[in-house]
Amino acid sequence: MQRPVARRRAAPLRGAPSQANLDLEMVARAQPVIERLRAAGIQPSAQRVAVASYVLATDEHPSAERVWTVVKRTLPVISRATVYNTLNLLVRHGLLHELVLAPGRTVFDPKLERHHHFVDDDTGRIIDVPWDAIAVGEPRGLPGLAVREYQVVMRGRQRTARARR
Amino acid sequence: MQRPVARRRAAPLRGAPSQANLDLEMVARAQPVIERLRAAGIQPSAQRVAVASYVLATDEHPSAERVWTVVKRTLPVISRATVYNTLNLLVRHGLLHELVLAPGRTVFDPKLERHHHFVDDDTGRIIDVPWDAIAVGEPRGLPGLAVREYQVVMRGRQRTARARR
DNA sequence: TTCGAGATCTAGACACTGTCTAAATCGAGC
DNA sequence: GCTCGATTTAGACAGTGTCTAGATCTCGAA
Repeated sequence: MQRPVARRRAAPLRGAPSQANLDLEMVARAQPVIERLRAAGIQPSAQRVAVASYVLATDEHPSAERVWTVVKRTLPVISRATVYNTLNLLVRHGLLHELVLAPGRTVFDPKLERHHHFVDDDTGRIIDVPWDAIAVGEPRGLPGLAVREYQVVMRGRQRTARARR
Repeated sequence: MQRPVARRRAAPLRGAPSQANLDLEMVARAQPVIERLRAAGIQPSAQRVAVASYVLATDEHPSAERVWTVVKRTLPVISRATVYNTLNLLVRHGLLHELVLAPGRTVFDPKLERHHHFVDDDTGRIIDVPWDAIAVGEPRGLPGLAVREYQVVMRGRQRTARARR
């Protein structure tokens, strides 16, 4: 299969951006994200910056598939594997949390401050609950268990005016 | 009164010398399970009794696939769909809890008393933590959220001699 | 400038999990 | 025995996440 038009490849973002004249505003907006990636020891490629720009700033709790959809709007040729790889990379480097809510329903959360989660039984909607809203004693006295992190997961219903079943 | 447990027998399982003894033992053991199913309003078919006999008694936190494997030892022709359907049925009727630990890692827990969970980072092993081991204040004062159930999910490492990487 | 090494990205195949469907079978009541 | 509804079966299907081979990129060295 011939490719009539040259495919876009990873833009040169390592080191000084050599194509800075492409979109100065985008580069300027991306700058803090690039800093964060560098600070975390992640090489900031164009794809990674695009993914991180969305997923580290949203409060949507997006799924991987949703991230792919959104990021494609600004970087149309990014592949699914790259999105998954980048999300895993961000999780491994502690910039992102992964929440598994139900079978086949994994979601990402950039909020790094400690907080709890509430999951709506009907809609599956996730709501962040401030850490101070629930009094939880530090788990200790658990022989043989070194607790790295913990949180309260609540399930129930969100009492909105309409959502009733 | 007594229900034939394995009505249609297809193929003998390899290396099962005393299948008859196994069946007798199973029938005797199945009686309380049948009662529980009936009490929950579930029609106790042979397949359901076989699934429930294992999954309601284990402390293994098995996955659906694991349940299928184990149940097939006593009921060789049970289909995957039936196992999934039965597990969902048990969950819907409150005899079983579903835990989603990681993408593609859903597990079932027959322990109905309130308790918390600890997940080992390295091995994925799940450990039940008694309710009283952690002081958690009742979640309230959460505007618009009707909490049905909640628990603490801890992650970290189990300090055993072996769990090492 | 050219080259090569290593990092990154892509497309698609693959594996796994869970659901759905149509048809077969069961079992209770007539 | 017959019928009807519930249940089960096998396999197809759908969604999610990983893996692979090869292409492309960047950088530093020659």
